[in-house]
Amino acid sequence: MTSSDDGSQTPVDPRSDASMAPHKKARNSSDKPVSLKILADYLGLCPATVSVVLNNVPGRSIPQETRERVRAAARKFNYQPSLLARSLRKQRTFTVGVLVPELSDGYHTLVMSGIGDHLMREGYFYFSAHHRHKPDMIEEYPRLLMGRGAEGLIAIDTALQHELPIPVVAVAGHKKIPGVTNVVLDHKRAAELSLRHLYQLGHRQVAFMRGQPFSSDSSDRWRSIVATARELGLEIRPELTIQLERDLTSPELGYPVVQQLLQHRRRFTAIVSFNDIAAIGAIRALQDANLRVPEDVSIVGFDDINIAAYHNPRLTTIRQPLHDMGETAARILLQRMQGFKDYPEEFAVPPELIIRETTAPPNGRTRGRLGST
Amino acid sequence: MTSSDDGSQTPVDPRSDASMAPHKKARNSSDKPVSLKILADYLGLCPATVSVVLNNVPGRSIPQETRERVRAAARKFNYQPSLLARSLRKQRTFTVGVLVPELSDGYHTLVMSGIGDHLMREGYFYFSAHHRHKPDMIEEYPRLLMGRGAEGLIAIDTALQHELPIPVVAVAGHKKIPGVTNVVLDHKRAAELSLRHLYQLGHRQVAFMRGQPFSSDSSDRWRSIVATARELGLEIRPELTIQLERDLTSPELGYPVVQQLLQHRRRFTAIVSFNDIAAIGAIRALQDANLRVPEDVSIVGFDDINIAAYHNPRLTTIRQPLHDMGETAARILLQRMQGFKDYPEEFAVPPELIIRETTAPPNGRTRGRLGST
DNA sequence: CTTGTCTAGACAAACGTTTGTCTTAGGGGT
DNA sequence: ACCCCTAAGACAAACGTTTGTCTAGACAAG
Repeated sequence: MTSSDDGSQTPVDPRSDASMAPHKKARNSSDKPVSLKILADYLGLCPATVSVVLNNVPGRSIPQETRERVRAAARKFNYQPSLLARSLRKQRTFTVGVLVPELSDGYHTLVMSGIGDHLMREGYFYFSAHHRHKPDMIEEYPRLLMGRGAEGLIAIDTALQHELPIPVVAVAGHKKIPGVTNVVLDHKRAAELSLRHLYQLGHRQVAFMRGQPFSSDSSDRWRSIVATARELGLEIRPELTIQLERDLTSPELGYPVVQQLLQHRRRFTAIVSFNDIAAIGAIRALQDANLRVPEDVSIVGFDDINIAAYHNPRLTTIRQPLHDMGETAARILLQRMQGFKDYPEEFAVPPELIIRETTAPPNGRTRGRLGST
Repeated sequence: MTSSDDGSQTPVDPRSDASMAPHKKARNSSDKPVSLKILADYLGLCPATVSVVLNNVPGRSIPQETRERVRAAARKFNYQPSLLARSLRKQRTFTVGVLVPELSDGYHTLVMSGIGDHLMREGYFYFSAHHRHKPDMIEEYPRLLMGRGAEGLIAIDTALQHELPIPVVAVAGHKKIPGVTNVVLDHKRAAELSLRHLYQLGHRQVAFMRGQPFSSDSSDRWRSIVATARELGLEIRPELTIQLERDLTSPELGYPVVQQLLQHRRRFTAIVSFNDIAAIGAIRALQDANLRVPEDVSIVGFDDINIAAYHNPRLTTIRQPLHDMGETAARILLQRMQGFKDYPEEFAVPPELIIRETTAPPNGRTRGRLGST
């Protein structure tokens, strides 16, 4: 038991040296971080007192001199309280979980950056977990995250199945679940913006692209499109409706479906794409079939991702304020975690039409370039 | 202990009901998760025994019947051990921290998805923190993450300043720091691939784009380009060297610098871009100046991001195996965390040349389209 | 009957905090 | 000299686990 200390029962030095090894920056000899107890021993105080000082607990009488001493020691040993222990004791972790289908997709990550911004600003940390739409993981991760102390959950584009015992905010969630606040785009408004734009340009034969079934936005967005088309008197033809299926995050997503569409030889002058990525693939498919965008076919994207403005031709699209939606989700979640009961069940954010180069009046008026029927 | 309950003065039922309210899914009346102690009281055992059973601790003699009973109860009450408490006790958190400049950038998130894949597969969770290259955050976050129990750190494109008391793996870190393993692209090989490709096509007047100073890859990549150019006998002219400055993740990054380059009216037939995003902006700048890609100017990108293959024209580029690099980083980190001492200081992964549509032989041979001098 | 061995499980300490209560000593008022 | 008050800090319990040691009883061997 002797060795480096040997000071028998005396507390004296916290982990020995730290002054013996001035060349080693601030690392105490044993690599374990210095704890309250060690600090207290060093100061000849008890851990509780040190805690009280360091946390500025009100209503405790500790003379100024002692406070200084304690703080000096904390600095000297680079004391970092263990959030683990504190969390256990206070039953507060300042941690939330973020559930996301895919980490490398532009849509999800923009939302996440909004979430991250707000959470870090408020002193929270978060675990993120990605599930690639696998149902068992969607089922399992919330439990694991709760086991790790998550006090709330944000689910991005994730089909949660049931209520959870902690507050949950869903971004682009389609299902109504008790206890889950949905932050969604105002899809009705989005549909109005894109369809009206095309309609006013003169388009009457419009092809529509439906999102993948597992994507939470798909059905809501489709419903809005159908409703808006009806209002405008725009026909939605089954032969001009294409359905995305694959779980892709590259433009390849939109390529084959538009190829198929072209094989029908059914006349159309515009496409409403499910998102920008698919729109880029769609444009490529059109160009490969010797059709010009927008002269022969107009196309409206969705999301306004980074490269939308720099694609060639520049993408006309519906902008989703993804970053804002993330921030909003985080804000609502934190409010709910602080016990705020009167939260909305749904929170809709407004989209914006960004007109660029992929939409133009249809050439059909002057010359029919496409379609036999 | 008599029947299922009613055992005299006793603990009896864990949190009251749970059978009294069969309509409430598996939530015990008080919303707090059920703990070992509660379970033990219910079973008439002590918490330690329950723990032993649930963790299958070897070398303990517990009759099979009791084990069944315990496991049944755990299932019944949907017992979820508190990772917090367990971590505190075992001094193991199975948590790492990931430091990243930006959450919504394609480069970073591809690496993160590799990291996430590996970590989740191995049963680890991670905190991510983004710092937008702010030095004080880069300084502060590692401490906070350690306070939260991170056993290791992965830093993506982040300029760490000093050694840390836990294992660290850097992806695209440029600095050599003791205790930090660097996972980097083989930049020399990358430079050879792109320059040789252009050289073999016949390009001799090549413009080069240097990365932002805060981007970890910038200096290494530049050094390799300089060395390779010398080997090939390719001249690097200062007037044909442009420097990225802005902290952008959109193609706007590359637009103004190429505009400037064009103002010099110095003849060049190809551009080596710092990355794909900047290349897309560069192409736009060239096209806006009535130059065709690749007929008038060839361009080689870097990274091979998602849209590279779908841009118009399709981008010739150097592919970085970003996902793999993330996985590799996570793998090395976990090894080091398990006490593996003999880790490499640097781990280089090979790039790949992807030839698409933005490179072609220079027209200069037949007709000089650009440049006065 | 004594002794020993084994089984089933209890007990207690520990991880690093926080927080309510308790103790001690000194000081002031009468 | 007595009482009371206050300041300064100690003490202990608690958060939910894990793990080394200990005990009570059962059983078998001598």
